[in-house]
Amino acid sequence: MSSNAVAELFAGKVAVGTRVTVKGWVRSRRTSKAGISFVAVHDGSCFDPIQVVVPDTLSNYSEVTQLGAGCSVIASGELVASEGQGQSVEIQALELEVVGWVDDPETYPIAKKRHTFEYLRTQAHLRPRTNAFGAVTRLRNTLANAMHNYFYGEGFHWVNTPLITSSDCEGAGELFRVSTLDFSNLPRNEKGGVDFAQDFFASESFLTVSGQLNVEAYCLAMSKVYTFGPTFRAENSNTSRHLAEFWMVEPEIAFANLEDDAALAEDFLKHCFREVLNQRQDDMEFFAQRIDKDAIARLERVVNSDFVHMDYSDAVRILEKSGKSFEYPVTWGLDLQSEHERFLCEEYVKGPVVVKNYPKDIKAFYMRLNDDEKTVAAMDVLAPGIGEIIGGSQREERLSVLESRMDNPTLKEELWWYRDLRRYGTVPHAGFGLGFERLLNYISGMDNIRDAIPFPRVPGSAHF
RNA sequence: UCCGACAUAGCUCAGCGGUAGAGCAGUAGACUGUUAAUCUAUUGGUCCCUGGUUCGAUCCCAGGUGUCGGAGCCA
Repeated sequence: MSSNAVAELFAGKVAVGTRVTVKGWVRSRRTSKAGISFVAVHDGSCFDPIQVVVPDTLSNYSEVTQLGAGCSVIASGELVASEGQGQSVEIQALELEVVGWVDDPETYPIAKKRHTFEYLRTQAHLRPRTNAFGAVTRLRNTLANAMHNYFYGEGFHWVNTPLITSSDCEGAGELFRVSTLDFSNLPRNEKGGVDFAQDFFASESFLTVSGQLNVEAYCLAMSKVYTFGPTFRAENSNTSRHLAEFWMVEPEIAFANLEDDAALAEDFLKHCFREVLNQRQDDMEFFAQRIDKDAIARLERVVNSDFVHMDYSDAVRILEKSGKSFEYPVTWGLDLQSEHERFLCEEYVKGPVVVKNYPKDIKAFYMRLNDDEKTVAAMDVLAPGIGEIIGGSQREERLSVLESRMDNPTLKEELWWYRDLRRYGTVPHAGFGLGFERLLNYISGMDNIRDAIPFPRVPGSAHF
């Protein structure tokens, strides 16, 4: 049997008077002794549930009056202009089939009331049925599509870099081990260590912490590329901004410098925000109403203004002159702390800020050494409330400089192919990494990253 | 990992050295083109776990576990 998405009914794509069918889950039921029940049905297609008006003349009306939150139903009837307030159209039911009851309404975890996000994390399998997580889920989908569409429209190639890597030296954090060895009976080599030659990949292997190094290879052939996929960090990070498994977008452009990179980041973010504002008005209104008053205005401000750029050295001067007393010292050569980044984007700029050209000693080996030989062509995009949302750089394309920055001999050896890219037709190139869930939090105003991904993985918890 | 806070009904929380309450949800009824409906009644508790102090601990103390917030690491 064909059916209609609730979204298309509200969008006016179906004429009033048409016989329609919706399939979904009950949000609430209100029964009137006047002989009708109002059943709010949601199916995930849009923020609002549709109101199904059920007359007591239906043969199974006694069932209808037993409906509660969570029950699944198929309702069909005539689409009519609503007699009540609060919705444009509703369904005058001719049939309502109960597909699945709720076993024990008293203990159904998603009651028709406000729940804390903390509680809903313990009900991750049912939380998509709530307003907030339905909205986050649609936003996530829209944002992912907006990103792909942007890149596709700009001539980028989506490159699917591997999730399993044998390099443990990429320098972006602790790695999860991937192995098929029997942990209770590990094979040993002559030195007494674990003999990884007997492991599945015949060498130690891990889950990737970044697709960047691999995607650079494709960049130096396809010119404009990006990765989008899950990334894994085994850091013991217990914050509202970190996940052990998260999604990251990493564009990489050839014949490009740091300025091109920053311009790409800005254009990209603005495109995404515009698409979200256009396509997910209903959900954004919810976020603005219930989660963060500034949610919509914030995106509009970003879309309509130019990103503020500043050099790291200027940022240090601004912080020194701010008159604020920071817990951590501000000195040229030290990395900016959260409190410093917060001041810059939340108080000084009051919006996203691009900080560029950091001291070389606090940044990764692959970032291009500037002519001053003290700084590298790195940039961070800092966003209010989130902190670092993008980290990027122009890559070191000069073999000798790159090798001199690879202080670890094992790293140098393992990344022979990465160095090869500088031997065969090297070009200046640049890219960045953007945390997908962090961007979702920035857009929605949700403040915990565990609520931006369906089933969060964090230290001590891989439930569901 | 460090610092701090918290853990009481299905959920959100109050409370007190003498073993416990509210709102919501659930259930029953009333009322209503209702929409987080409203009104009346009502069910519901290992007060996180283990020790200790005490005549007596949900409350005080110690340890543990879990969660949250902040910091570091970073996206």
